[in-house]
Amino acid sequence: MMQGAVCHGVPAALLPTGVGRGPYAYQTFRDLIDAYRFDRPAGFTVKLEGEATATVYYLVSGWLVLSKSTANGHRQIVDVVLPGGILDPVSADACTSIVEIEPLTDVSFAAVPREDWHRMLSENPSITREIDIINRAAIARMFERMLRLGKGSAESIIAFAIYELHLRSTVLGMTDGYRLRIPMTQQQLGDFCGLSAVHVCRTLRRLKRHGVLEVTDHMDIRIRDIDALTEIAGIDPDALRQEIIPAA
Amino acid sequence: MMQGAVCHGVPAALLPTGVGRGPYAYQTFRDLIDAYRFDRPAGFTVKLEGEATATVYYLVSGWLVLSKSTANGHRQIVDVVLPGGILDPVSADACTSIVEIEPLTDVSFAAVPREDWHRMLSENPSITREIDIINRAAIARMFERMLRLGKGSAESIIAFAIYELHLRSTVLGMTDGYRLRIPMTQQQLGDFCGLSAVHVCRTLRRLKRHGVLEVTDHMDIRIRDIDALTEIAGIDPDALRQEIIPAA
DNA sequence: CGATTAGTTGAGGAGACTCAAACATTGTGG
DNA sequence: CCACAATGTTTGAGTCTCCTCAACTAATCG
Repeated sequence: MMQGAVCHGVPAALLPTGVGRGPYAYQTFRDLIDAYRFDRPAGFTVKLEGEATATVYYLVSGWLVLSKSTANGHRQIVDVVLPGGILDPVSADACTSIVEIEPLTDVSFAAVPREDWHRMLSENPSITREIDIINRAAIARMFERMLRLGKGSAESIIAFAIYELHLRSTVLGMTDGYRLRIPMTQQQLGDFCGLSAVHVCRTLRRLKRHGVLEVTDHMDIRIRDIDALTEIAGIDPDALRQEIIPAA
Repeated sequence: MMQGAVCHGVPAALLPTGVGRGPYAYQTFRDLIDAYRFDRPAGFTVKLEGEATATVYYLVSGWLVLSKSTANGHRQIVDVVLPGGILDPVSADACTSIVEIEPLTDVSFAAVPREDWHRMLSENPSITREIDIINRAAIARMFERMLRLGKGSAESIIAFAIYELHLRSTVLGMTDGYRLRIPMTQQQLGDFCGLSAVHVCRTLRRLKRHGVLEVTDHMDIRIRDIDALTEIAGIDPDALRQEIIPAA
C-alpha cells in the first residue's frame, strides 16, 4: 500500500511545496534536479571520497542513512534522509567525506555538481532560504537525538526514533494514519539508536506488550498509543514539530 | 598563563585568519562584529526565544556550550563553541530556539541582527564561504561525537572529547603544548559525554593511572601519551583534523 | 572560618551487552 | 515444488559497564 510512496514517485509534499514558490525559481530548481537525476536499487553503497564530494545530492524518493563507523566495527547512523533531504557530504577541508551513505530502499536522487548547485542558489535567493531551513531542521533533529543517545533509556531513544520517523513521513504523505513502514532491520535501528540489535528486539517487544506499538512483519509499525509513545520519548509534540519539520 | 587567551582578547587565529582575506571583506566583517559586540561574565545564562532568535551570535572570545535538556532534568551538551564559532540558534520554523546557551568562561561575543548578518553575507561571498566551512566543521565534529555517544565506552568518548577540545584549542593558539585547561566541571563534561559526573571522575582517574593524562586542579589537563589517547578514542588524527578544523 | 561547590571513593543495583541457540521468512536452484 | 541457504528476529543466560545513592575530602570564597 504505502510502500509505493516510499520507494517510487515524488511524494506530493516534495518538489511542489516548500522548495521555491515562484514559477521561475521552481522551474530552475526542478530542472536542475531532473538534469542530474539517477535511480539506484536498494543494494548499492557509496563511500564518498575524492571528486565524489564535489557533488551535492538531493534525494527525490526513497530512504537513505548516513553513518560513521569506528575501526572496531561499530557503526552509528547519524541521520536518516527522507525525500526532499539534501546531502552535502563534505567536511571542513572541502575534500574529505564525513559519512558513509547507504540506501534503505530503492532511491531516486539528483547528484548535482557543486558548481551548478551553487550557481542555482545564487540565482535563486528564495531557494537558498528554503534549503537553509531544511538544513536547520536536520540539525535540530540531530540535537534531539543526541540528547537521547547520551542520557535516556533504550525505550526513550527507540520511542523517539519511531516518533520522529513517523512525523517526518507523515509530513511527506508517506504514512497511513498511525501506520508506518520503517525500511530498516533491527540491526540498523540499533545502529541508529546506539543499541545492539538484540536489545532493540527486546525493547520493541516490551513496547508491544505494553500496548504502545504494534510491530508486524519487518518493521511494519502501528502506533497504538501515541500519548504513551511521546511520554516515553520525552517529547512535546508541538515543540518537536516546530523544530524538526521544515516550515517556510 | 593560557587562561588569558581563553577568556580575554582575540586569539591570533581568530579574526585575522580564515574569515575574509581581502582588506574590504575583512573590514566589513570586523566592523559588523565590533558594532554589536558584548562582553558578559561567566555566570549569565540565556534561554533564547522570541525575538532573541532574530539574532546571529559570533563568539569572539571565551567558551560556550549549547545544550538541550529533557523534562526529567537530564541535560546533553550538544556542542562546545570556541572563539570564532557561530551560533545561529533557530530551528526550522525560524522562531523556536533549539538550544540553551551557557558560557563556561567570561565571553565576548557579537549579537548581530539577522538582517545585518545576511546583508553582510550577501555583500561578501568570500565570507559566506568561510562561514559555510565553519558550519561544516561543527557538523563533522557532532557526527564524530554521536558515533562515540552511541557506541563506545566511557573511556572512548572522554578521550575523544579531550582530544577534540585540545585540537581545536591548539588551532586557536590556546594551548601550551599538550597542556589544556578545559573550563568545565566534571558534571559538565559528563553532560557533554553522556555520562554521570561520578563516572567521569572514575574514568579520568583511570586514564591518569594508566599514564595517559595528568589532571590537576579543576580540569587542568596534560596529555602524557597522545598515541594512547587517540587509540582509546578511536581517532585517526590526520583524518579528524581534516574533518573538524575549518581550513580554507 | 563556616559555607558552598567540586571532586573522590565505596557499595549495590539496573540496564544493556555478548554469546549462543532456536525460529521465521524469503529467495534460489535442483 | 521442495530443500536449503541466507537473512533477520526472538529468547535465554551470564556478564559488565555505568548509574544512583551516600559519605567524605579538597578547594574556593565571602
